[in-house]
Amino acid sequence: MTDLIDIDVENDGEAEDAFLDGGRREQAKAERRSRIVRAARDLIRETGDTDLSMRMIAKRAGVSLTTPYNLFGSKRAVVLAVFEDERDFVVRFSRLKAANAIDRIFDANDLGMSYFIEDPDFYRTLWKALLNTQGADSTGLATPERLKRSRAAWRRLIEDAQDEGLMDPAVTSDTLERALSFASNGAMLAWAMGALPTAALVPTTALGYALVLRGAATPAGAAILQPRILRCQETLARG
Amino acid sequence: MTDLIDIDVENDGEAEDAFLDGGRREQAKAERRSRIVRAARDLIRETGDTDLSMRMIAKRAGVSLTTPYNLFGSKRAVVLAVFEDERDFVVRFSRLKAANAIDRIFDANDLGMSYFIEDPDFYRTLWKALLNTQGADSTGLATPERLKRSRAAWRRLIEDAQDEGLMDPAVTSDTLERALSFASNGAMLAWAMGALPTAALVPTTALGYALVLRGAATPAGAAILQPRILRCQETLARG
DNA sequence: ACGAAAATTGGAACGTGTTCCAAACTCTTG
DNA sequence: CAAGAGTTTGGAACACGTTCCAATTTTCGT
Repeated sequence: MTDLIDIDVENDGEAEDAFLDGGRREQAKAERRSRIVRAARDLIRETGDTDLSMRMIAKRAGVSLTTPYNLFGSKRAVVLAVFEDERDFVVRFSRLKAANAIDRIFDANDLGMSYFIEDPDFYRTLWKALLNTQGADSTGLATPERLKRSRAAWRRLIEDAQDEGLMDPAVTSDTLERALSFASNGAMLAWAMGALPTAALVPTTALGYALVLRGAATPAGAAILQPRILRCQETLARG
Repeated sequence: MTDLIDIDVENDGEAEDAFLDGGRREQAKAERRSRIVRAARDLIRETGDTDLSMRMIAKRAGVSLTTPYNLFGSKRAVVLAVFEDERDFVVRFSRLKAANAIDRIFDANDLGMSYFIEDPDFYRTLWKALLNTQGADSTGLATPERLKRSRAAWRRLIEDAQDEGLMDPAVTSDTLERALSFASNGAMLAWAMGALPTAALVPTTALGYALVLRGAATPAGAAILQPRILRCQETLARG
């Protein structure tokens, strides 16, 4: 269930070790971890926002209230674990086979957004819980390793577009990745807060991507992006 | 202190009525409201995140704990009131006198960001509190009226750029305003969560704006935006 | 197999946002 | 001025995230 196989990303050499070298103690701990994550996931799926309390999660997982704190540190960390457990995102990147690199970027966006589209209530709850950053250790919206991998994947897509002569190399892939990420997160934030309907999520993010990309595109790239911009704009105007 | 004079925006005809027609009862209520907002502001200024509890705010304001709930409804609403009380943002829009409409957009961004730059801790606390959207009535990051005014002001700046032949009118001012807002909010979110240093805030948002705008710019507009993109990129690379 | 180390456990406790309540107060209206 | 409506008040209460504690169980090294 949690067999996250990231083939196309360099392995850090730590992930699968934890499953093997740890003795019985480590193994039991891992099982408790997964039971807690599963309990939290099920609770969100069943009751949405309500009843997602640490006491409920602990009871459902069959552990004491203090155990999730020993294992994860905070409720936010548990929710983050649920989030990352459900999204084997990077994995499927390699399967994107659009004609050009720019279209592949939008395919990747569609892929990432498909999770939210298919299960809006679930992921909205997750996002809202993740935004609760009252503790001083607010790690952001993803684990550092996860974030690194995701960013690298996006950067590679952008660099492909540069190699294909669609994007101006004067604008760094790092710069563009950041800009795309911020545009996306801004839209996600609006969605999580209820200001953006689920149906508008894909067109909105795609429109943001298209505009940002076109801002650093070569004429060839701009020609690809222009119709997409207008199409997204129309879709949003109709909905 | 709260004399918010928005000259350049059509008056809704409700704002100042509240100050006059209400009798002594309304007046006392308004004074309690402002005492609560002021207490919350001072507490954030003095102690930052800590001790920003409703009980503290109430004590500081010299009112009962239940009064803020009667007057605002939730802690979030109180914080939102603090936020909007401090930012007489739209007011100064008319003073922007850059050469072309595009540069005026970036001036407006500088203006909006200047609040956060000058008092990062204060506004970071505010943002984090505003992101706490556990209640079902999460109104977003601004009051509806405020939001409407702000969006109208931005749209006008964009339309000016279109009138000056710098932006392609095929992309709606509404579309662009949305894209700019999302890009900005994404960066603000990262900043609020501590993932983006305060020094990077202006270059990052400006870079996002420049890319989005250039994505819908005419050749004339693109020529203005290109050096700005590179300049922001350099600034970020150095910092 | 035995002792030591590590973890979970149950329970209490703290401070939090929020709601409810009857009693007291204050302003408006007749 | 007096009845009345409209609010504030103090206090208790609830569920929550989180932390602390001593007691207990489970695993590891020898």
